[in-house]
Amino acid sequence: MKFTWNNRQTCAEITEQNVNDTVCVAGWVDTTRDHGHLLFIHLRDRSGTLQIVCDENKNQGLYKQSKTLRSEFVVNVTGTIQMRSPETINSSMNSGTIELIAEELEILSEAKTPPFMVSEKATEKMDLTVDEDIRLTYRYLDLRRQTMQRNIIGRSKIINAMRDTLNHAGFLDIETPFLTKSTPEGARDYLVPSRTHKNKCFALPQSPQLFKQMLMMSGFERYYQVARCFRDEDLRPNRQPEFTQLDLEASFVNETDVMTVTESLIQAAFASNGLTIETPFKHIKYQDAMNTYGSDAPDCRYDMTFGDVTETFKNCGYKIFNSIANAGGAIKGFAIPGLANELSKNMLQNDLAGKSIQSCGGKGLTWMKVLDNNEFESNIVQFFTNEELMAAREAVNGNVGDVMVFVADGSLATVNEVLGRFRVLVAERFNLIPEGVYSACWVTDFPLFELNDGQLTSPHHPFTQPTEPVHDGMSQEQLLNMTTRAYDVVINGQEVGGGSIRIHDSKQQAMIFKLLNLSEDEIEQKFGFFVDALTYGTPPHGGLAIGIDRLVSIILNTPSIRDVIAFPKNRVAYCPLTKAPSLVDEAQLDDLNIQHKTPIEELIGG
RNA sequence: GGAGGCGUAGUUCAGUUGGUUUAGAACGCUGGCCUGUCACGCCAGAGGUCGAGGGUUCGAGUCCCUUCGUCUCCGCCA
Repeated sequence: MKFTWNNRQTCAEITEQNVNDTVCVAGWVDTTRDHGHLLFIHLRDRSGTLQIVCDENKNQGLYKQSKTLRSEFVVNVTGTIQMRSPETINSSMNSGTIELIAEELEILSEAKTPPFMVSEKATEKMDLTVDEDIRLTYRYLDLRRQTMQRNIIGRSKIINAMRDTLNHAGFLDIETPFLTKSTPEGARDYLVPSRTHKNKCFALPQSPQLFKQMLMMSGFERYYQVARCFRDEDLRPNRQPEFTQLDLEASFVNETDVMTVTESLIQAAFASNGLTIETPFKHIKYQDAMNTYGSDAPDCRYDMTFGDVTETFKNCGYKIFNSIANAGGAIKGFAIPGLANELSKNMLQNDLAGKSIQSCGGKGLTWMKVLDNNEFESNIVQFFTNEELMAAREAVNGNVGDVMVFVADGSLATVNEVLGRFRVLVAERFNLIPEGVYSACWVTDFPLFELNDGQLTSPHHPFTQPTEPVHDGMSQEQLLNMTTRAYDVVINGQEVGGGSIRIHDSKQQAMIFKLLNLSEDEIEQKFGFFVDALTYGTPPHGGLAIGIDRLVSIILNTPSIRDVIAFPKNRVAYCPLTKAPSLVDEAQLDDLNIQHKTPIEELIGG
């Protein structure tokens, strides 16, 4: 039988059903084991691996040929499928009960010894992790590894599942430009200098925000796009300079409509990889999230919600607490469940109170163990009455065997933030996060404005509709208390998406711009086209964007989003594979009318 | 932009207070042997600018300074 595209079978396709069949397989040599007169190959393709047997007794020439094989050679093999004898079954392999007795072997391509082992058969048992920089330099080899294949294939399934969901719901896939104008998100733009328009630049989109709203004005009613977005900011493990969003927008909708679609999308994404996530998602208002979890992206997989003990300790004998409580500050805490025995005084006092809380931005931490018989243990328990301690216990929902922790500060916001970070730190450090659990929630009612150096600014973007319309003559305090029709979707403490119902009334939009202290000129220059578009008949509309990289990373449980992106940039936004960014010819710069401020020699010579 | 960690063989790492001629291990690689392995086994071998530059010292992989690369946290950023 001659190997062809049509009769080739993948390793995973071949099962015990194929015993005695003659089959053709093609792929990479994962490993070889030469026993003298008998040689085994693990052949790897996209679907999995299959053991090939080259037996000198059956085919002397083929056995000889098989001895020349090395890791990562590309071969095709024709032969007969056979059951393995019971004692040679490999239960750790999907195809471990069968093997292919080779009759013909063709080397399609030889391979140099790779810089790191592609086969994961040995490496996973040695717990060997190759440096990420080397992986990225040889990404094409890294992507051959089974784990990475699973990730990239899993990502494809997730995106397809979401596309299917939206296609069935009547959404249209419409592309928007990459070469565009700076959009109103707060990050730095990637700029693309124009050759045909001297001294002018395009900006790569930070998101398709304005375009998708204009598509609503154009009457497409339901839009989506798997959109690449660009932000020139410093990176983090879950942040890339270019990242992918599932962007969607719909007309004549309210929050519930967008949320329903989104939940079905996320559900489909999880299902595509055999997982379930409970719907409908919980709802929590921004202010409540901050007050009970200390974060606008609360991790609801575990409890440890905050209790306020400011009033409880107002008259207590512990000076730090009563002075802060009486000076308008706040004291809050939570109960770490069941760790009273496990956490030594030394650990609590030196480690958590001495170091960890500082790393969370706090000045200090007070801890108390909840013992039997309404008793408490800590280094400062003598400063409190039993009534105060019992009331505190009640406030944080403390049970016998718990450790209560409290943070006090002059500012409530600081207490919340510090406690919020500390809650996550404690949960991670002491393994309080249940495995395999997915908990999603909507965070809503974000503030419309925040105050920066005395000036109102938008925490989201300025096209978000206020919950109640703004009107002339509102005081700054009133304005700061206003909320928006924005919503974030959070899974396991990670924000995976967000959106809002937009302003579709040009007068309301103008009012918001005015409050943000944007001048007519600025508005005209930055998004005059958009303001103009609003005035020609705009349907009520809203939408949302899901960070695909993060969502995929959560579903596939990878340590970093880089593991679910085929060709990511490294920590410093550099591509070790292509060595981009790089210097370009002076002639190219001349075309663009650009001159380096720092001479190249100076940068290289350093 | 700030703080910290790391950089030793192809890979992952060890290397004591600065002191043993030739800087080690495992895996990988090369050659040989081996008929049922699957992290095959056995024997032999090759492989190093200790990131780079400077300094201290009788002596530096080890200490100091500079620099480059990379990672983590903060700033920044939906």
